[in-house]
Amino acid sequence: MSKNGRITIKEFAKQAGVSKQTVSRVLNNRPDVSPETRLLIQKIIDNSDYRPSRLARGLSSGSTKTIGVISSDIRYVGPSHTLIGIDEQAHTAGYTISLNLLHEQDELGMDGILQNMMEQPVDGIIWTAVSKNDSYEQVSAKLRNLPIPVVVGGELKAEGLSAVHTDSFVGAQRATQHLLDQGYNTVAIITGPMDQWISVQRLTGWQQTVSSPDQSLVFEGDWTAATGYKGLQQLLKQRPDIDAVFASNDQMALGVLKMAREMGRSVPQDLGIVGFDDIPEAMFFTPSLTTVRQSLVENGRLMVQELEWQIEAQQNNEPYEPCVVQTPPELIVRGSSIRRAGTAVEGEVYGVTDNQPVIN
Amino acid sequence: MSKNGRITIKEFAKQAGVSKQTVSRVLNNRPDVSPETRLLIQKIIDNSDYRPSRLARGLSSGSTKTIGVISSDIRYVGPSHTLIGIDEQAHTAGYTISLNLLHEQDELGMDGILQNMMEQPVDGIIWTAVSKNDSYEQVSAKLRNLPIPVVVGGELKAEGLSAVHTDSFVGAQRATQHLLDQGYNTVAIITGPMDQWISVQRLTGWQQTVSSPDQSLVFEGDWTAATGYKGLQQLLKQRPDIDAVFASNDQMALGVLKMAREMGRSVPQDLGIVGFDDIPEAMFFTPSLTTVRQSLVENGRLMVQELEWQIEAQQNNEPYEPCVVQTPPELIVRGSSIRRAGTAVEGEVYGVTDNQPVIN
DNA sequence: TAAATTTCCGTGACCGGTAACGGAAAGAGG
DNA sequence: CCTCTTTCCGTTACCGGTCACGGAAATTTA
Repeated sequence: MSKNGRITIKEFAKQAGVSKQTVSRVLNNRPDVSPETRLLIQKIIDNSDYRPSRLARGLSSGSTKTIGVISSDIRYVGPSHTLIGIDEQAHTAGYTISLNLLHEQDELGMDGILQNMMEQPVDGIIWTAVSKNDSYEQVSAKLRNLPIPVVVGGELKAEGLSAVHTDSFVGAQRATQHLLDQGYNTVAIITGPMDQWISVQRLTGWQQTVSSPDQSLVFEGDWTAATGYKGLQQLLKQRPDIDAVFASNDQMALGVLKMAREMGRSVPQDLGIVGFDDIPEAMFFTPSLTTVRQSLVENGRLMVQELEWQIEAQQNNEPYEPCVVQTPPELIVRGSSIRRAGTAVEGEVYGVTDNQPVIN
Repeated sequence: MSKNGRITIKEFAKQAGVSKQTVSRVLNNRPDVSPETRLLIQKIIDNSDYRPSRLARGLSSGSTKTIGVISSDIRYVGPSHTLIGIDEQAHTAGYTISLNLLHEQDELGMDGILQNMMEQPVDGIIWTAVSKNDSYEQVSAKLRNLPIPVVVGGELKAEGLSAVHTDSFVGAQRATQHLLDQGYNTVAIITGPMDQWISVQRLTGWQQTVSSPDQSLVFEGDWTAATGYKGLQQLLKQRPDIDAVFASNDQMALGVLKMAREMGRSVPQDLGIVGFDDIPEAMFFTPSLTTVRQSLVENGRLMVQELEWQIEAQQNNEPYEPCVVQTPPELIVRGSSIRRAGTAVEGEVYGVTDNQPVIN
């Protein structure tokens, strides 16, 4: 035992009567050790609850088996579920996660966070957040300049970097088309904050599906139910002919649902509603919510896998091509949007046929 | 620059014409450096974007400024909001978070996770999770045996360890009492999984408030809306006289709400409902949900503070008394439980008067 | 049998800091 | 003027591993 209670390879070396280098060789399954010696040392190690120090290993070898994860507010389903996938895959691959959540009032800023990450240091970075102070261009430039592999995901669009995200554009198209198919004529949209890429993607999907994407049919929300609530009121005031709403997430759809009831519009007869995300509660809204499901956990896993490959490539000094993975969304049809009997079965899942990740 | 692109104190030493020890002294604001030398070195450092290596520092000093956080499923509001608080406080205190989420199918198990943490190593551990395989006694025993400070929180009850959690017992009492005050006679409860401590706490609060806590009024859920949905159906089948339900979280309350509507019981006239957590969406349920608010983010912050003190004490070889902090819950009264006009104002907050954390 | 390999293992340096000690120069006190 | 403190700084070792090299013994080849 050393001073701070840790077992070290030096102890093993002494016990086995060899040098610590030989112990290191056994630990890392390296050649140049005779079978007998290997067995002897292995036995000694197995009889202890030895764990190599990541500090020492990292300091000398350069790799810390740690990945830095910068995520935005895990109050929301997108980031939190993605983080779950990241955690799962990272731990099965033997990586430790160094977490950093982006808050509203973040004094550190993006540069501070990146510096913190490099100071650890981490082997790679997964960035699934938006930056309040920097534009997409600035963010992606900073990320590209890092000396370690980076994968971005979810909310961020970044040129020249590997990325994993759900195809929000297609999701919005499907949601909107579904409402039109159900006989709704005037489909409004409640967007997320327009400085976020996915908000724009979903808006664009809606724009390219409805016949006349007028600005009077658009309300900018902030992902909270409150803005869905206020949004519907505002929209109906300026366009009383609206008979369907595509809300860019399920929380806002919940707000829409509540306001619809308060204004005496019955769902789905007078007003069709589709959300986005398929949070677990969506099925238990009243009526249950039609929504676009994302495979967020899977996205998180893919990000880590992508990062693993990059890290490996870098360690072997191989070149690496950034790669963008788009996960297909699924439309989950429920009660909030079924007006025409027979045209859609409640609970049926659309868009599952082409359910393989698309790689560009 | 050293080989891997990192600036080291050795460079500074060479530039300033001093030894690296002197540079180290300046970096750590230690005495035994003349003002002129200090200024000179400081200037050189400031002109670079130097960041000390946590690895090297940790290896020699023993402290890594990292805390290990083991959290249960952040799909739920409790764990995710607590994690937000932990992250905030940790980063303002200069700590890095090493995250480990507990999944259902966790091959590693508790021992594996703890070994991982020690291998890093971390300066302290925050444990806010339940362990599937170990009893509370086993979990707390293992945590007590760790050579580093530990704070538990939320879902875990552990003897002899510092802990921070919401007083679920009082919260359940208030929720139940509120329903009785509103003139509901037969208050049922939907609990969380009974192998979790907070589920038991909430059940006990209910038991000690209603006049006849019969088992026919209890349904064991699993925190999901689905079990709230099924739960109410089951409860009303065996006890049709039930006219109020205390759901142990808001998701299950949502399920109750939906089943109530399907069974033709109008809320709050025929059935009063109170939830627990006050998730952001609760206000937008229809009717809006009366619920018990926890200050989860604050709890997370407190856990880190508690841990900081312990770490500091340990580094100074001072003794340390484990300390249990109980955060008071607030009852948020909304539409789902107001039967008697005038007895409670919608939106009013109860239990705020004694809103200081209680320390045992 | 001598030479050339291969097998196996140890030595020393290093990663980037910190801890502990010691010693020279400058100032204080007699 | 000599001694005793400070003040200031460098030296050496160390944290716990890995890397690069070299060298002796065992084995193969000529």
